[in-house]
Amino acid sequence: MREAQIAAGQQPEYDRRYRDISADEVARLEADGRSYVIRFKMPLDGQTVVPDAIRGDITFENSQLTDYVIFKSTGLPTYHLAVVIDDHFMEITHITRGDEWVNTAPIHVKLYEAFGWEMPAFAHLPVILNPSGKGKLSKRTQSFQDGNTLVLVKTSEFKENGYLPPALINFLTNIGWSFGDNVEIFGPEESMERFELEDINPAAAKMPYEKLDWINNQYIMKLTPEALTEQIMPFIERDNLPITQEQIAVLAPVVGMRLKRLTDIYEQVQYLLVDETVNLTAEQLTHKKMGPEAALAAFTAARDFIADTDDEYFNVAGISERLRAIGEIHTENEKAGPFLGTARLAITGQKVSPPLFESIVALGKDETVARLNRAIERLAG
RNA sequence: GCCCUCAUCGUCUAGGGGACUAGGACGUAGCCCUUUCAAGGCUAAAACCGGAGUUCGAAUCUCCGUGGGGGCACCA
Repeated sequence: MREAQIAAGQQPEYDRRYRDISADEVARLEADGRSYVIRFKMPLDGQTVVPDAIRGDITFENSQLTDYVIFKSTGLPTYHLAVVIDDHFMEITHITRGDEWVNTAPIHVKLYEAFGWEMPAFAHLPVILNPSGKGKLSKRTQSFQDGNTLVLVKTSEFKENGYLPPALINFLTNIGWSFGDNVEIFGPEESMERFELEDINPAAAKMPYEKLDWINNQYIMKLTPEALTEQIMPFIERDNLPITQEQIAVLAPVVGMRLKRLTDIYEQVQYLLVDETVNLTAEQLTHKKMGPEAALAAFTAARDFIADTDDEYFNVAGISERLRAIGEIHTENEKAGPFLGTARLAITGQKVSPPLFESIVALGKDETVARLNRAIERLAG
């Protein structure tokens, strides 16, 4: 029948041919050993109203509905029959499900009526759309590339990519619902106090991934240095980076605000992994406020200081004080800035790095001295 | 094709007849701060899909259109 309808250019649809079949005929067909399904007689006219907590009443013309199968030919019930029974006996009060279920709601409503059971409240939630492409974002898919951005889908993927669970929860709660009072950062307890189903925005939304980065950074910044170190280490270990917990602990107080994701720690510790100072030229180690001779003197002073510092004084405060002083002495304008800039380059090999003094402590005395010596050689030669 | 549904800055949203010169956030741009990059502070550009109604008055209500999403299984 289905094939005949398609062949005839019609929409395949059950024609209700057995809707009012007589008991005799049923017996006759059964005797023939024909397989069969059992359908639910839906009303032929009138309307079925699905009360929805988010959208209000959704009205369907019964003439548009069909007689749904409630028992398959295997004798097993279909989902439609099963949920209604299951939800009823589980004393479900609210059915919240995706938008894609609205069209099946009328059969459920009619089944509740047929059973004479109290209907739970329905709430059809908006779906989440693909970031830039078309269609909805399926929960069953995995992360995929969309243009040049990686679209994460599963919670495990968010975790693997350095997002904190509370940040993800905050982010998700903020889609389709808003906390109010222009507040964007909030926890589950606070939002639960305010949450009402009817406040949900019925429109489908795309995930604003850039905003997730911002939220995640907000949560990372709220972490104590110890907690941040603890969150970062698993990633260091996962990727077998030759970096110690002590090193991360030194950087933790100053890198939090630089991390959108925990995995951004990689670029912060780059200078520990590869020594890019080998490519530096003498010119890069000078500054218009600090010529070659001054630079040489400054780097030499810095090297001597670092090399002579007892381990117990090899710390951020001590290094900061001394290096600033050295910078001020050897710069035309008596500001530490120019020297600290070149020192960053000489020590990390990068123009951009975590704050210098912390970077030095994390690098360690020996390596710092070695890199400074290289700079001195460049400037001298 | 038929049915259901949705529609405010680029994005997530606030707003539900006069409080709208349409608010916030992300992102973007500029400035300040600053040893770099960030973070932080300040400022800026940026939206009511279109058309008819209803009304003294519409982003808000109604209808039509357009566009988006979903559905039309013996799957859930």
